[in-house]
Amino acid sequence: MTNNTILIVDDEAPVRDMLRVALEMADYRCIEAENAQEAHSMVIDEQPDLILLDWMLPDVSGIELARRLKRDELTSTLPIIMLTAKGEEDHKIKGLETGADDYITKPFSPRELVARLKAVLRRAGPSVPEEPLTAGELVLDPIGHRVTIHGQSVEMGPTEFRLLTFFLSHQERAYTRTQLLDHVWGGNVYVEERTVDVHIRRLRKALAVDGHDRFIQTVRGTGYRFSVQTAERV
Amino acid sequence: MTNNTILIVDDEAPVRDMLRVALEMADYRCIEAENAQEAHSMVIDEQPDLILLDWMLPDVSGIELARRLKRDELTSTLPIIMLTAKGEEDHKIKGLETGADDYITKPFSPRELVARLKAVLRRAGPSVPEEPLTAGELVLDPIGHRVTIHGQSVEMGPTEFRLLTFFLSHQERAYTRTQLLDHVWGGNVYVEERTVDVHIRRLRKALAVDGHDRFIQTVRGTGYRFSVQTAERV
DNA sequence: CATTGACGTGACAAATATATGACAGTTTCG
DNA sequence: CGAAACTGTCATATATTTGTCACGTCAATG
Repeated sequence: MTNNTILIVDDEAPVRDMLRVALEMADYRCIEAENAQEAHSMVIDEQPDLILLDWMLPDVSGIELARRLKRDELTSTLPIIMLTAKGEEDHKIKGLETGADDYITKPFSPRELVARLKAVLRRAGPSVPEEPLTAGELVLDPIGHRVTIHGQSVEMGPTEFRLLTFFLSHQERAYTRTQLLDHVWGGNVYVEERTVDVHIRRLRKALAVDGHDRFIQTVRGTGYRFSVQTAERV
Repeated sequence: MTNNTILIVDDEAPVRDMLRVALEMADYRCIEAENAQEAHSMVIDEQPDLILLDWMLPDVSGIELARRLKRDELTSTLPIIMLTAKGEEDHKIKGLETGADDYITKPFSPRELVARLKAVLRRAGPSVPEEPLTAGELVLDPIGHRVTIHGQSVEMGPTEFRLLTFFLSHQERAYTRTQLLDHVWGGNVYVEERTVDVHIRRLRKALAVDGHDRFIQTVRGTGYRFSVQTAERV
């Protein structure tokens, strides 16, 4: 399972569909946007691993979006593959100058698409973080696949481990159950929303110190948030 | 079986393919990277025995990568053979100055490649570590090909010995069954993944003290990890 | 303060993953 | 040539994980 999330940005629905089919066949998770504004908020929101960006967009041109993303420090490492119509060769130059990591000329074969995408993702470095993720006394070592609190090893199931990994790289931010299902379980599984509650509980239990968990907060009406609770409330 | 792992670093896929074919014919295991960043993480990740490094790379130049590897204590003994295009003779000087152990001018014959590679590997000394590998009371003496716990000799089969050798030099890190097959069995053998379980069991049995093994942990959903279990949980 | 919707919890059966013992084909070595 | 040791694979135990429920609790609201 690659488990990489690809953001498809194109204003034509049929094109998006084609891309999605090809990518899901290759086991990527897809999310879609049809204009630059929507795309931008999805980048912030969903943190995809790569963007497939059409040259022509209704509002801001694709190239402009690429430029903005590459300029912003938070998103500058996000790989971008530009899609461009056949014959517009000069776009290639401009696109690569702007910071696109690759470009693909329409029409293209699914195989070519996936091959280039793989190459770009590989070049971008491992999506599995090598550095330990931390939150206060909590440390998750991705290499050793191990979680410790105060150096004490903590046991949990694989799903809890993935959930915690996600939370640790997205702290201080509230997620709905649906978002968590998407990110931690993977987009296309059908699971009850309440299942998230149960896994949250299991994770809380695992992370509990003195019977109380200081890491996961319930956001009523919304979902959950991970953040280190520093001081006790009075 | 040489069982040596060679890391090929070149941005041109055809060149990599040619090298791989030549090397696999000579019974080396090959892994590939197409840029410096990828190469660096593969060095850490896969611990190859030698690097074939192209002079020209898209991101950091090959020479720069070589310099970094030679500077870092962990990787400074890793032999490097630089690949350089014909005629660029001054590269030879610079390359050898940087710490490359040999250089080969493109185009070259497969025979020449393998011959030089062998020479460099021989010069680099045995890939078998000379120093004993230890983990707590467990000591593996590579020279004497012997394992002891508390000075007590421990018997095990050749596969278990290789597995333990690998684990001892990669402690605290979780490996999938596939990775273990790659590293311990050698890349291109077809063996069932479950076979790993069986050898893990045999190794555990051999390392067991009082019927319990304190060295190998099962990482559910992933594989196994070697690490000395220090204290009991309450 | 009763109501209502949202969240927490323990239990469970089904699904998965891992451990184990046995076995047959090979290799090793005396 | 045999005996002993080693390997890879199974089939069969065991153990753990997972998604759902049903029911208890809690917080906000009028």
